[in-house]
Amino acid sequence: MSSCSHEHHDSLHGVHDHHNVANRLAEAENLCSATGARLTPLRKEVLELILNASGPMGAYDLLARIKSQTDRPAAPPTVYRTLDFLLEKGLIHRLTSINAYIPCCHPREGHQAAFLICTECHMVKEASSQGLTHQLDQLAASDEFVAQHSIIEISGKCQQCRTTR
Amino acid sequence: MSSCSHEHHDSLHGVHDHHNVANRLAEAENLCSATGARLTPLRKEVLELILNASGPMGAYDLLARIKSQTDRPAAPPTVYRTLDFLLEKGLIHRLTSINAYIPCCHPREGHQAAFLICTECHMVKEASSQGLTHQLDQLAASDEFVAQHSIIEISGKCQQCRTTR
DNA sequence: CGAAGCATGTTATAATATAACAAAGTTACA
DNA sequence: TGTAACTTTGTTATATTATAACATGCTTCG
Repeated sequence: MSSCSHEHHDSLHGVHDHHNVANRLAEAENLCSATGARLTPLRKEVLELILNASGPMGAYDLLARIKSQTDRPAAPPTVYRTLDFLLEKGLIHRLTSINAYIPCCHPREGHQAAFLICTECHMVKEASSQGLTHQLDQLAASDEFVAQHSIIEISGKCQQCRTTR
Repeated sequence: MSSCSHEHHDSLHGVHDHHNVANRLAEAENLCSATGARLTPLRKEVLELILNASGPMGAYDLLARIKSQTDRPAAPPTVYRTLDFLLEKGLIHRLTSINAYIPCCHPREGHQAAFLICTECHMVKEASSQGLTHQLDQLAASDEFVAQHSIIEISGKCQQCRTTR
């Protein structure tokens, strides 16, 4: 199993994180140019906002940021279209249960991810489990069902929030 | 693994189904009275609408039915509050990915269910897999995460829709 | 009965998302 | 280079899903 967290704790941000964001933007560029897709300024800005966020961002959170942090005009379709692009390229994930978006940890894999969502600190941990994927495949196969998209989201309390007080 | 379908195919409805709905309403009555909950006329009507539906019902679909099939006044809170009750008692499930509701096949179990949702005919199959549940538990446990609610929804094409044309 | 709590009614509004069409930018190719 | 085709973004309007807040009515139980 592999996992990766998207969290709220300030301590994890700063230079290191900024460096990481730059890396991931560069990765995104590569991934796009490799597939003939265009990571336009708007798309890059939105991806950067999501990468820099300390937690999942809602579409309207992003909209507000775009309007306040750039001089670009923006309306809901601006955001939703951009999110659609980023989702399609596997650069971000949508958390259906909370209508919010987070970066994808492993944009290249096209992997089946499960998410642990803390209802208290809003941290999200992305996990890929071979076993889980296998079980899902089994479930679909036993029904001769051809899966297009799967959602696995677990809400609860993370270790931090349970122990600190 | 056990499973149960909620579907659109007319052939599966009729007397048999009607009989089944009556049974399930009776079960619901029992379950409620056993826990001191009140299955009021409104709640029963909504549950009946969901049981009789040929597929997942949205909140506003239900609202329209309530207004057209009863002389009861109804507004969005009427529906959402009732759905909250039915969800809490485990009598129905919410399909987060399509914002819709279906009856629970096994109201008593309080089981962890996964759903196969056909994007074509809108049939939904509810499946309980011991293996899948185990994998989920593992995933959460490996992170010392305490799960409150889990969502597993698989969208795709059912066997019927792939084979009939 | 009458108070407390639960359930429903009612109005208003919040939050999330899409439709439809216009304008601007980019690409490909004659 | 010019221009047609296509993609991206802008813009306005509206659809869809959900909740807040408070009023009224119903049930229970001492």
